[in-house]
Amino acid sequence: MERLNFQEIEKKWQLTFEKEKLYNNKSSKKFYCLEMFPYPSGKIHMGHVRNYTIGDVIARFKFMNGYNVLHPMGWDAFGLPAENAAKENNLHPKKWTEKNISEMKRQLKLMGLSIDWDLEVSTCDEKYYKHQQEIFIDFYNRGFVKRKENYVNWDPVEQTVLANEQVVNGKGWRSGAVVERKKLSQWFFDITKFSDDLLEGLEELNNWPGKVKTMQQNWIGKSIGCEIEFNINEENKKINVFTTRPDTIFGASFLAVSVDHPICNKFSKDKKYLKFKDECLKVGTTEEALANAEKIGFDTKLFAAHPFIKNKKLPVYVANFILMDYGTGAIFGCPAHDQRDFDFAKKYNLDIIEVVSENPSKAKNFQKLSTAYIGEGTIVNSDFLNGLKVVQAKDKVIKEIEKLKIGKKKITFRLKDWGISRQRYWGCPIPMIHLEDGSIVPVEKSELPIKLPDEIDLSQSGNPLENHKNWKYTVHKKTGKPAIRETDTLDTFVDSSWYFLRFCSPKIESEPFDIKKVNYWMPVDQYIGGIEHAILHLLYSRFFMRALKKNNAGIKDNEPFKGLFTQGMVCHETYKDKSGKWLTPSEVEKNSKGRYEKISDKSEVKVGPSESMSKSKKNVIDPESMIKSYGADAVRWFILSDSPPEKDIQWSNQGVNAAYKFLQKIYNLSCVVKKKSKGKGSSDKDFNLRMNSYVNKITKSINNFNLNVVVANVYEIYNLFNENLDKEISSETLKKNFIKLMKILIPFTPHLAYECLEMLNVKETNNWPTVDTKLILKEKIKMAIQINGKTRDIIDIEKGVNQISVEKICKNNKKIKDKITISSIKKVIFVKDRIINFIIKQ
RNA sequence: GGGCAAGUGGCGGAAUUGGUAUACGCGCUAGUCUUAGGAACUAGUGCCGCAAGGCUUAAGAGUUCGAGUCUCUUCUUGCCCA
Repeated sequence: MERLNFQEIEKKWQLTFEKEKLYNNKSSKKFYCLEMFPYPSGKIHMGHVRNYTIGDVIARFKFMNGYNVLHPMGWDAFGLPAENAAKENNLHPKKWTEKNISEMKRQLKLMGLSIDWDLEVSTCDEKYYKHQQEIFIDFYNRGFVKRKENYVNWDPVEQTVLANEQVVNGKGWRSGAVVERKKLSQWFFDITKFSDDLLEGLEELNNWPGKVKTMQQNWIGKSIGCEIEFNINEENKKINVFTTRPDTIFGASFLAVSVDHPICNKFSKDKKYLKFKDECLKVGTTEEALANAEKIGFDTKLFAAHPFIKNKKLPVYVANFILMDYGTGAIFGCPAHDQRDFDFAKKYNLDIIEVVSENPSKAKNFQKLSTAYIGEGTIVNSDFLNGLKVVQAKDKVIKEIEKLKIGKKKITFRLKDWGISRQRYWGCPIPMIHLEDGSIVPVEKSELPIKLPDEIDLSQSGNPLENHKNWKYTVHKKTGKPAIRETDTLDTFVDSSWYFLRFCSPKIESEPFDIKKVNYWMPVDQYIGGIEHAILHLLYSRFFMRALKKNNAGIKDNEPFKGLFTQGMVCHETYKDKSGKWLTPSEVEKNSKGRYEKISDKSEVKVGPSESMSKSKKNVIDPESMIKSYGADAVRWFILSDSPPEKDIQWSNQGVNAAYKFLQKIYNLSCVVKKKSKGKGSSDKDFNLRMNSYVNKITKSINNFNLNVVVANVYEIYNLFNENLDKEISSETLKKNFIKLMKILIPFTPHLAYECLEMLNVKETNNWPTVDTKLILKEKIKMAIQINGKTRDIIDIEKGVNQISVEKICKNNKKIKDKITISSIKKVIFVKDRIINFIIKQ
């Protein structure tokens, strides 16, 4: 058997990939293939390998099908880990990041990806963030940027604001410190202006997974409700309440307002109230935190008049589960039909009145129950709403409220404005300055970029730029007066919200992007990345596209990503030793009895379930060491072979070894094909037919992302070759079809495929094998013969044979003929090219 | 608690969308061969049965000539939201 030195050929072909522009198809059809760019954390991991292998298959496949392909790569290079690493290793974040980028770039090149590295972009490069600052100023001038006081999740250890998803069980995801609510002046993007548009835009995204669309839909959370004014008796004031359940108005038993509600101003010196307010701030801002926190209230001793029930007075509480930035910061509580209201009512002994009933003839005793009823039902105990269904009651009561002029229908969204301020060093500086008179203005565009200072002290807590000895002091260019720079930097999600536009013209200095290039390449035809970005990154990018379009009428697209594919995670078994310490797979070995043991001392190892690879559980396989031992092609082949790309995959050494062995066999086959002497060619016709059918199947499968099925089909093709080598097949046919197989393999195992093609003196390598549709019609098929729905035999016939002919064949079939005498047949079901089914008397 | 997925051999998984269930790979069993290798090749491998044959896609029911696929009920797992 001929052996392939993969290290040699991989090095050789990688040089070629880099030298030759693979994608220079002058065709007018374009294809923008993009994988989510990585955070330069140090080394690539298997997740990257999977992501970029899938992307490479698509990019190479589209190129071979005549598309002009854009396939760039860059670095999501700002972010907190660089600062943490800087503290630990006394290495500047910039140095650390640059080192990681060059290391990871080297590793990515080992994979043989068809990336155009001339387009490389790094978000921490001032040539990149200069334009981001420009976009920020444009957005500011357009009114898409706001500054407002807001409660934030404050991590007291990290001394920074955390996004909601960085708060896990009320604690900072990194520090583990209990998160506090703190009021800060922050910068926001006015993403809520686009709520409806972002929601409606989802409908046209036919090439997105339904799951992701549903998640975005829920995140935007459009709900129809109404505002109702309640008169407050003593004060001659009103409280405006927002509710999505106006149908339950007759079940109202109290009003609750946020601690920041204007009505609370009168308590600003009340010690009891202030103590209560402190308590409220200890709860995080997530909906989950609010739902799980114990419901507490402060009795204002005020009463609100019920709008429909004369003389009914509802006590007014300040409650910890009401937020000022949702609705109006005030609600009416209907304990029977809202769990939070229910918990609250139980605690403060308030009425629980049933107004929505599953079974109107049988009243529920909520005092004895522990949960509210939030389902569908018929309205009861509700005057003019009685007997209606929930939806009808909503309509009717809103009309009544509008008639009485005490409120109006209102649509609200769960989506909140995007807080973009971060009190960190390693991010894009916000190009704003604070003047002495308290006003805040953008810097002149000519001053951009506002660069980060190179010297920085990260050892202190707090905002490093704020603490810097002179960076923040500047002058206002127009007036020459002293000014102070904004010391917050931008959330790194801003960096990744437009990088796909920069890739279209990454070198342009005068503007963030060349509009002509953008309108040629955009939208991204296929975006590929992890499901973990299903909501935020994708939503923010969609917002950016819309906001940029409003700012630049030349942009034609609303949606940045026409097609989206979310790949599954790479998993591995977890191992623990006797003392419960995690072990890496390289510390563990299978012994002769098939049990796992620790290599160092032969002690027993506990095998845990297969989980997503993570450093903390040590179940990590290093891609580079795999590439070193098996080759990039084998690693690529294996990671595509075992599971559908959208599902999780189990990494297995047996699997990658099998991939390696198979590729060696392909190489060996290539040598055999080269040496093959002329055969008679009696099996040529059938061979061509079957190969043509495989090309057809595989082409379809790639378009559907069924890459694991392609791998299986390639194994079948190999078996087909193997079976035919001994038969009378002509060397021409064998070679011609082997070349087709190699072309199919180019997107999957490019080094091997190009090597074999070179060996066979094939010059034309960049065309995908064509399918002969006429040959497809000539294929033989297997037809099942059934009696009463049970398969009794399978016959080989030509495609398109009609029922009469098939019946004739069956009547001569040994296994069948006795059972289907003319008198016994009741009915015959015939499906062309599929089955024939005789229904006979039993 | 709500929503959405999913459940097929010892394992990863196929199945032209209602038409041959278990393709392909791993593993396992037996054998062949050798320059003993990270081998290669040949045959076998869902279950029961000597066989004919019967049974089988989490469990149960239903629709249908025909169900892994559609409908209902139950169970289990995963993800998202609360």
